[in-house]
Amino acid sequence: MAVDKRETIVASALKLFEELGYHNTKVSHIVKDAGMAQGTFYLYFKSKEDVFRTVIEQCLEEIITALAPESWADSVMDEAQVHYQLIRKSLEIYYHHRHVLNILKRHGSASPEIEDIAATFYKNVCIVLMKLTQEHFPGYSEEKLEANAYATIGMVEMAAYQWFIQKGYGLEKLDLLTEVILEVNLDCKEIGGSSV
Amino acid sequence: MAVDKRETIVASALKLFEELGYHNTKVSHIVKDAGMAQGTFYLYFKSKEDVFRTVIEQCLEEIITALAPESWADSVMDEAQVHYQLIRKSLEIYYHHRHVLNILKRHGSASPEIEDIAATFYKNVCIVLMKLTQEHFPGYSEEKLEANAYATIGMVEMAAYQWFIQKGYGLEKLDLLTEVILEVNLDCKEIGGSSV
Amino acid sequence: MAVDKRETIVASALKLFEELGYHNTKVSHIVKDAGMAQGTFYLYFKSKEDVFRTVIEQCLEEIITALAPESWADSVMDEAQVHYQLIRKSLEIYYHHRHVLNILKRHGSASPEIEDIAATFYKNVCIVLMKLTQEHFPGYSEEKLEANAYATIGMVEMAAYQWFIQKGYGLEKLDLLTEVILEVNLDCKEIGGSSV
Amino acid sequence: MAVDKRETIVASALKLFEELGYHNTKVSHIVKDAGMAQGTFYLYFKSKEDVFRTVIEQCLEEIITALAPESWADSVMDEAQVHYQLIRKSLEIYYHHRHVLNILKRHGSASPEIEDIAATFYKNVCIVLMKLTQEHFPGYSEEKLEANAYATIGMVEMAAYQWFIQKGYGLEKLDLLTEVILEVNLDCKEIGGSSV
DNA sequence: GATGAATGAGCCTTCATTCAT
DNA sequence: CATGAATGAAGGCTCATTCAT
Repeated sequence: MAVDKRETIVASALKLFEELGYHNTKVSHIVKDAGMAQGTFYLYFKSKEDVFRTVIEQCLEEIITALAPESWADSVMDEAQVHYQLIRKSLEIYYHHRHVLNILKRHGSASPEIEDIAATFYKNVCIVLMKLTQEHFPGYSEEKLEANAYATIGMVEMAAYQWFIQKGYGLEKLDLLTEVILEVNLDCKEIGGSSV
Repeated sequence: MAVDKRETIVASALKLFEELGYHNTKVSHIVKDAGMAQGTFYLYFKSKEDVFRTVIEQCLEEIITALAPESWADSVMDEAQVHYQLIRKSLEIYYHHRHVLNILKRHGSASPEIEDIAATFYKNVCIVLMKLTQEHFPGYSEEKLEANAYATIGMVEMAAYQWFIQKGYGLEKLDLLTEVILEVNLDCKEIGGSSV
Repeated sequence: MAVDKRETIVASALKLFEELGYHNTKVSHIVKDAGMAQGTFYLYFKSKEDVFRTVIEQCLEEIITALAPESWADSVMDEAQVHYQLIRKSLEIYYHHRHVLNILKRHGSASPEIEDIAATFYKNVCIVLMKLTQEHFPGYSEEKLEANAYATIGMVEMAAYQWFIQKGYGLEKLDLLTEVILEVNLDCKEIGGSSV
Repeated sequence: MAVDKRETIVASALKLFEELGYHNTKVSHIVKDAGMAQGTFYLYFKSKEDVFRTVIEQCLEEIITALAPESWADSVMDEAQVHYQLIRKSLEIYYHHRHVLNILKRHGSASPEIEDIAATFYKNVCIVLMKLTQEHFPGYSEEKLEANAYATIGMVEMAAYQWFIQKGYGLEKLDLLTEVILEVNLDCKEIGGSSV
């Protein structure tokens, strides 16, 4: 029953960071919510920034792992299926880690002290996506691959944020959301640069 | 030479908000950068939050106006062209207002005190996009239109952020970026939900 | 028509000192009420304290003069009449100068910077009263005369304050008030120290 | 030796409020006098106004209680004795609480933020006195009783202020002062309104 | 390990006063 | 004389962090 004190702090910190943001969450809030003395906090973390990093970074690593094709792709999938599954998987991951990802999106780059966290994370996700896309678009330049990857990240992130966080929906909308995202731009594929 | 003092404050504030974030930018930094006494700041703005709101909100209104189809769409354009131009125009706007949009993206929802600004902005952009999309997809539900709009916003924002802010590129990449964004997902249109 | 600017400042200052107190009245309030620029204030007064002193002290001198028996006593009055008239006159004076006396009572000793004003005033009033009482109580010690004088001052001041300021009554209550004050303690004259 | 820190703050605050007034007493003065860090102050009181209210209001309640006839009157006293004892008791109370009452008198209504304290106190004292006087003057109107009460309050307050505060006397003058106060007006009882 | 009182640097804001025009 | 923008010293209060118990 005696939950680890460190875990308690992490839980309270997460909750409050999400609710109030990094700067408006005070150490006093965290320890009050965690039901312990102010000093105890510093037995487990060396600063407020430390909890933030610890909590967020650990979660982000899990996400990167979960996003790697090894975790979900299958040799029998064709490329279209891979793409569909990628979006679906990404949304699912977002849902599962929605609290941390919400913090990351809203407060992650709010301060120079912590903005490297978000930067590193996005870069890593980008690398995963680039690798995946490269197999479909072998002729693409690095630059195009990267742009493509970031566009996908932005799309998934924003859609998931609005659905899972703002509207509070659960996974029951997962397929709907996946399809809508996949349909974005579909109707204009034939034109592209020619219309300028 | 005698630049308007208010302008000076705005310039310094913008620069510092972008660099340090809302919370880490102190009024003392702003006035130091602007080369004036601390008290002078309060002749032009009634608080730190006031500069932030004033500067950001005004810019966001301009953006909403610029984004409205009246400002750029043309009756002779077909739907594909409209879509292409929308993305292109959005990226262009992002570029022109990149400093404010960067602040919005990174620090806009970092505090309860100011998060309404970003929320309102995204909602307004969403409304513009939904109207536009509705003409192409008359059968779409409100929900799908909304999801589609947010996905587009996320895509444009993230791509523009990486290109114009992180990489520091200028408009020379505008067409490239537009095309890449339009091609996202293109290769999978034929599958959709059937592949689950 | 062009009222003297100095007078305008004095009028505004008086009004605001009474309403807000010395510390809560800002120079900016005064000039705004007086309809002039901030700098103009310093052409007529050298500081905020200076207006306060000027306004109050001048009025207090008038009061001392008005209170002197020469202004109201009459050789045909007997001692009882003198006493009655003294109270009545004091109340009347309080009424006429109620704004300044209100300021004096409420804010006059609120700061070391200005507390000498009130102290001097009360001392002067005390001297007037002591002289007057001495003729009735030739056997009284200095000490008793002084105590008596201060008791009278306190009585008149508090009663007048409650009536003219707090309740906002005018001179129609003058006689009633005078009588009540004179009756205070009346019923116990026969006992005094014997009852201890 | 380890005096309660809260007590220390109260002591310093009282001393400084009395000496410098509410506005001129800075929190930095208080903590310096109390020998602690600035932040410590806020562990015990939530603002400067809070110390003021806490300290003053508590004391004033004690005074109201001590002033109630139950605390000092006796069934065997005749009315004259009651009156004598009332004055005597009031002076005694003033002496015991002279620091707080001095603050109240001098600074109590110096600011809109705190003036309700003094107003409430005087009203309560007035009520106590009115009840007491009503038994002696059953025919008096409310208005007369009130005027009488306030006159008494003013008399006692001013006399006590001059004796115990300004002159720094102690209780050795208590009876003298009581008698002088009781004799005020004595010589004119026979005239009243008839002399106008 | 746990506590929580104590610290003190630092922030936002106010405002009396000055001075160039 | 008049102006009002500019100044900058302070003040109230917060909060991350420390440390004696």
